[in-house]
Amino acid sequence: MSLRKKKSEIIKKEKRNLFIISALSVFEEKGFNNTRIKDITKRANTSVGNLYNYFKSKEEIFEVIISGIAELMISKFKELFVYFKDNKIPPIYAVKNLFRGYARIFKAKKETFLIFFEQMGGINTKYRAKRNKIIDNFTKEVEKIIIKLLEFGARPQNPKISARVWTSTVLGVFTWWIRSDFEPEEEELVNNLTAFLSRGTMTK
Amino acid sequence: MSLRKKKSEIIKKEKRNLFIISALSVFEEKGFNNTRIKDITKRANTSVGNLYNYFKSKEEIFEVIISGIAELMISKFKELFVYFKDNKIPPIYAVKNLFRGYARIFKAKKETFLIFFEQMGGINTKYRAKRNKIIDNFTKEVEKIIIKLLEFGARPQNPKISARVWTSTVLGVFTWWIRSDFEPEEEELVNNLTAFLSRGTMTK
Amino acid sequence: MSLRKKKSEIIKKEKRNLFIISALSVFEEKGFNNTRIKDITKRANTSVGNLYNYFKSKEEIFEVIISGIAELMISKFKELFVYFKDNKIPPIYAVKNLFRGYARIFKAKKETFLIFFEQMGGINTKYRAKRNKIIDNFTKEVEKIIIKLLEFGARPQNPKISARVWTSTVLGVFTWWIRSDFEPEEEELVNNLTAFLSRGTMTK
Amino acid sequence: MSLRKKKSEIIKKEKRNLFIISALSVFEEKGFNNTRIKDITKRANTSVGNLYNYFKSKEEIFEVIISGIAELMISKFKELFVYFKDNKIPPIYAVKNLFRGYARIFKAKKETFLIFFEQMGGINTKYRAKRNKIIDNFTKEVEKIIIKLLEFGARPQNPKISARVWTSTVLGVFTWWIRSDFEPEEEELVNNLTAFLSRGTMTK
DNA sequence: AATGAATGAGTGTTCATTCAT
DNA sequence: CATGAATGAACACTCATTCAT
Repeated sequence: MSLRKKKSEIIKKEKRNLFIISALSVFEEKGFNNTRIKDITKRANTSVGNLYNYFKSKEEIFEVIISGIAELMISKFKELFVYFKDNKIPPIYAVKNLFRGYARIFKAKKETFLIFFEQMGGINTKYRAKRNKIIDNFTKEVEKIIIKLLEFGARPQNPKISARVWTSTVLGVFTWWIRSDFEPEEEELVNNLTAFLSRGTMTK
Repeated sequence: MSLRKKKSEIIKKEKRNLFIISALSVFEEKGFNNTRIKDITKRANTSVGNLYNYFKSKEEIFEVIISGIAELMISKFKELFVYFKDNKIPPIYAVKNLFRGYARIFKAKKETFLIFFEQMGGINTKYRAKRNKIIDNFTKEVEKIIIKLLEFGARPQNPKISARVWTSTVLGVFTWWIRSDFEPEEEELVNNLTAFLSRGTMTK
Repeated sequence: MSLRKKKSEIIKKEKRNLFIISALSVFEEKGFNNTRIKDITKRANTSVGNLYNYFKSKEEIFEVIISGIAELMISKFKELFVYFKDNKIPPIYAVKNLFRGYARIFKAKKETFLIFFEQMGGINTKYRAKRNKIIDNFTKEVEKIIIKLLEFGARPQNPKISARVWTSTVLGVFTWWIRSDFEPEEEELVNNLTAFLSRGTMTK
Repeated sequence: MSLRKKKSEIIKKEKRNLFIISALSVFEEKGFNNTRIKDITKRANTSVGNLYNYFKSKEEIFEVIISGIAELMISKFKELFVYFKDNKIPPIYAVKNLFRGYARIFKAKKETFLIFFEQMGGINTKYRAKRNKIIDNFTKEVEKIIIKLLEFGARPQNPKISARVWTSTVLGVFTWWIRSDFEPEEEELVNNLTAFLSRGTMTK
C-alpha cells in the first residue's frame, strides 16, 4: 500500500473514531431513541450525510459501541482460574485484583457501561435480549468459580444464586460508582467489595 | 352520589384497569418505544380513540404503571426498624422475612419490575433519572440499617458500599428470578440470599 | 355484516378509489418518480398520513393502477377466435370490432395507458421488465391469430414479425390517439387501421 | 494550437467518451433514476468528482447520449425523396434499403434506442415531451412520403394514421428486435417489414 | 362512551454536487 | 486532472393525538 493511501486510511479511521465517540456521548446523554443523527454529526463537527460514509445506519454505530463489551466483562476472570490449576484457592489479593480490574474497566469505558446497564434493555427487544445474554454469560463464568470454591470447601450454597449475587453486585455497584463520579475511592471500594463477597461466599 | 353514578364509576375504573393491564403486558413485551397505541387497544379489545377517554397520553399510562413502585420497594424495610427501637439486632428470621417479602412483591408485580429494572432507563432521560432516584432512595433505606448494624458491632465497612451491594443484589437477583420463571424455589432463594448478605455484612 | 358496517365499507372503498384517481392523474402528469406523496394527498383533499391507512406504500398505489392492464389488453382478442372454431376466417367487420374495442378501452383508461406505454419502462428495472412482459404476452396472442390465418391461406410471412407489427401498431397508434385528444375520429381511425393491417397480413 | 495542446484535447475527448459509454451502459441497465453517479464512474474506472470535470450534471450526460437521436431517425428518409423528384415511386428495393438502414442504426445504437423508446418517457416531464416531439417529427417525415404516394395513386387513406402506423412499427419492431438479440435475421426482418408496410400502404 | 379515519410534525437515509488536497 | 470526503436538501413513511360520527 502506498504511503499516501496508508495516511488516508489512518485519517479515515480517526474520523470513524470521532463519530463513535460523539455518538457514545450523545447516546449516554439522550438515550438511543432520543438521539438524532444530527446530534451526533453536530458533535462531530460534520454533516448528516457524511456519517453514512462511515456507518450504514444509526444501529450500526450502536452495535460498534456495544461490541466488545461481552469479552471485556469476562476477560478478568481468566486470571482466577490459574490458581485452580495448581490446586489452590485464589488468595485474597487475587480477588482484590479481580475487582481492581473491573474498577479500571468501568472507569475506562464509563459511558459504554452506563448505556449497557441502564439503557440497552429499553431500546428494543433485540437489544434487551442481547443485554440479558451478556449478563447471563458473565454469570456463567462466575458460577464456574463458585463451583470450584465449593470443591475446596466453601460454605454450602446454590452456586447459581451466589453467582447471580456476584454479577448483580459487580454490575450494580460499579455502575453506581461511575455514575457518582468515582466516589468512594477505588481502593476503598475494592477492599469493601472483596471483603463482602468473600465472606458471603466462603466459610472463613 | 347516586347508585347509578356509583356503578358507572366502578365500570369506568375497571375499563381503566383493563387498559393498564394491557399496556403493561405490551410494554413488557415490546418495550415502551416500540409499543404502538394500537397494540394496547387491540389487547384491550377496544379502539385507539377510546384510550384517550381514560388517559391523556401514552406517557400517562406508563406513569401510572410505574407509580407506586418506589413505595413498594421501601415498604418492606420498615419492619426491620422495629427491632432497633428495642435495642436489638434483627434476628435471622426477620431478615429472611424481608427477602421473602421481596420475593412476593416481585412475583406479584413481575412485569412492572422487569420494565422498571430492564427498560425504564432506556426510554428517555426523564425516566432514567426517575429510575435512578428510586434506586438511590431504596439504597438510602438500606444504608440506615447498615449504619444501625455497625452501631451494634457489625464488621467495619463503608455503609454506602454495603448498602449498594444489598440494593444491587435485591434488584439483580430478583429480576433474574422472575425472568427465569421463578426458578430456583422461593425458599431456597430466600435462604441463600439471607445467608450471603448476612455473612457479608456481619462478623458472625 | 351490519348495515352500519356495510356502509362504512362502501365509504372506505370510495375513499380508496379517490386516492387511486388522484394518484393516477398526478403520475400521468409528473411521472412516478417525480410525484410526491403530498401531491397525491393534496389532490385527494386529505393528509399525507391518511394515504397510508389505505395503501402500504407509494409503489402499492402504482401496482393497483397498473394491475388489470394485462388482462384488459388481451381481452379483446378472444372474440376473434370464435370464428376459427367454425373453420372460418374472421370477416372484416369482426376485425373492425376488434379495433373499435381497443379504441374504447384506451379512451376509458386514457391515463393508465399513457403511464403504461410512455412511462412505466423508465421508473425502474422491475417495471420495465413487467411492461415488456405484458407487451410480449399481448404479442403472443396476436401471433396465434396470425398462425391461424396462415393456415387459412394468408400471405406467407414470419408470424412473429407480423404479430409484433400489430402490437406496435395498436400500442403506438392508440397511445398517440389519446395523447392527441381523440383526433382523428374513432370511426376513421378504426377503418384505416383495419384496412392497413388486413392488407398487410392477408393476400386479399 | 500547439501539438501538445492538440494531444491533450484528444485525450480529454477520449475520457469524455469513456464517461458517455459508461453512463450509457448503466442507464440502459438500471434506468436513469436508479443510476448513481458512482455507478458510472466505477464503470469508467475513475472517481465521482472527476465526472464533474467533464459534465456539469447527471442530466448533461443524458442529454449528450440522447442528442443526435432525432437527426439519426429522420436521416434515412431523405433517400426516398430522390425518387419523387424524378416523378417516380420508390421501387421496392428502395424501401427495403430504408428498413435495412434502420436495422443498422438500431443495431449500432442499441442501448441509446432502448433508453429512448423504453425509458425516456418515464424519467421526467421534460424528457417525456422531448421523446414525444422526436417521435412526432419522425412521423411528419413519414407523412410527407405517404402524401406523395397518394398523389401517385396509393390506396386512399388518412396519411396521418398511416404515418403513425409506420412510426409505431419501426420503433416498436426494431426495439423488440434489439431487445431479443437481433433475432430474427436482419434480412428476414427487413423483407417482412417491407412487404407488410408496402401492402398496407399501396394498392398493389 | 366508542370508533377508526384524519392529521401533520418528525426522522433516518439517500445522493447529486462541491471542494480541499 | 483526479480523488473521495463533505454537504444538506429532499422524501417516504410513522404514529401519537384529535375529532366527526
